[in-house]
Amino acid sequence: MLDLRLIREQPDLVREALRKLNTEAPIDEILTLDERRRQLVAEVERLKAQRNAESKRIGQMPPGPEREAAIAAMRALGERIEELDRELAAVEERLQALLLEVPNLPDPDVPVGPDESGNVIVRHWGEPRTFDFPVKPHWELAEELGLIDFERGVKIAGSRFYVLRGDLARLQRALIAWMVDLHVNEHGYLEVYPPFLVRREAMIGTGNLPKFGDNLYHDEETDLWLIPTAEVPVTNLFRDEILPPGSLPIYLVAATPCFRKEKVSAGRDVRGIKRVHQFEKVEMVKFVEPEHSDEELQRLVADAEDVLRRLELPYRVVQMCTGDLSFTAAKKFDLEVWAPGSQEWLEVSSCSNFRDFQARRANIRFRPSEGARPQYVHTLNGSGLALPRTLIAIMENYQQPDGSIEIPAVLRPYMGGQERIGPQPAYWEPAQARRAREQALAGDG
RNA sequence: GGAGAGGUGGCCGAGUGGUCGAAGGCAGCCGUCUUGAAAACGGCAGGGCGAUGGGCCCCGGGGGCUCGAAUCCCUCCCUCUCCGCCA
Repeated sequence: MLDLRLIREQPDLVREALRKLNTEAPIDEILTLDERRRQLVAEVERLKAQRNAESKRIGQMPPGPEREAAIAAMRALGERIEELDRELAAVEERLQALLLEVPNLPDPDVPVGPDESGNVIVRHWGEPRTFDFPVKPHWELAEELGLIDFERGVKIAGSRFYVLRGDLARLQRALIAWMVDLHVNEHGYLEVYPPFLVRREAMIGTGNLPKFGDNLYHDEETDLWLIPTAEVPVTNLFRDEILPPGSLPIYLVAATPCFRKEKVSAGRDVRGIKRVHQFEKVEMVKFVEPEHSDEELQRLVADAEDVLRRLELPYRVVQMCTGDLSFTAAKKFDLEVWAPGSQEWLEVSSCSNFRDFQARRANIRFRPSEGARPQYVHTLNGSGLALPRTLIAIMENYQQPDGSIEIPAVLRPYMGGQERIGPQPAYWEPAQARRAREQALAGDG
């Protein structure tokens, strides 16, 4: 949410910023409502002051006709106040609803562009691997090695659902554990395990509602919403709180499933697990003092990059231009990893500075020093990383001539020392093998 | 899910429809005293809005009755106790 004062005092600056975002917002109606609201507040407060004083006086009067007359006179005033209060409430409700639909303003140094074509590649890291055999996309590798059961995923839950099998399911688990450990041990984050279902207010706090409800799964009966990212519950940890002096910065990391309807992109990226309704993600969230959010964003990007470097996956850092910024971000960098099989750059991380936009919505403040007035914090978050696309990148970059997949060195300790992923057993094989073992033992004894 | 009890300032805890933004205690800050500290004594001390013009709003959230609500009514949320169920 933008500062209403900013819209009031510098409407042209706001209009210009919205134009850069290639979007529109009802600034004129907001200004009109704000003007009316302030008139009403002044009037109603004046009348209430009058009522308070008079009521106090009535309280001290002895019973009698004089007192009755005073009460009768106040009844009329009360009705007038109620009338004005009703109008004020209506104006404020409308104003609030409009404000919740105005996007954040881009930082002045964000490149201006109409859409993703205006994004700027900031830097590259690593050389794309060369292969002396035909490279395969991950869905072929997965099919051949039995790593993903697409058909049964669809049978259970519908399109864009999948089942990871055997060593790939384990690799995902290893990646999550390793990534969280990395952020905790090397980058200074505290691990948290939040709810995956949240109230409406939490979704409003992070900016997912009211505008983007059509991408969220929702339970009508309880009015709970499935999180599309850990950003939602983790950012809302401190909703309606004033953090005491000295408590910032706060760095949190959480591994959670994410649920997205992805209705907007029906038909796109249907092969493999690039775009799915349910996926795991390790998410970093920061609460910082406003003066430090610029440098904190750079460090956040570096923390996410560190994951890819240690996995030895070539990637590039892309800065979003104004036309491709999300609703809530003032500045955003994506990390895109090269997938040689799919022949495309995959977005595995998105790191944003929201400045006070979310803090204002969620009412998250801090006290700079003892006795000082509370201020809004700045919030930031970044993926570190999203799992399906990281799995894709590993499968495609680490594929071998024989069709197997090498396990990145840093993950081997999390895979019991295993170095390679080969063909996976059928669903029934492990149990049959165990039964055979047991029968052999029984026969020996 | 059923029955009951509650939600008051950083914490604990009073509070009869008017003199209550709220006693008292603890913690906190400043001062006096002291070589210093403790103790004692004195003082300060919640959040928000706002055209800084007084003022207005906030006793879990919202609504209502009333001239007037922390106090009465409705509703939602939350906590606790007992029963049931459950990993």
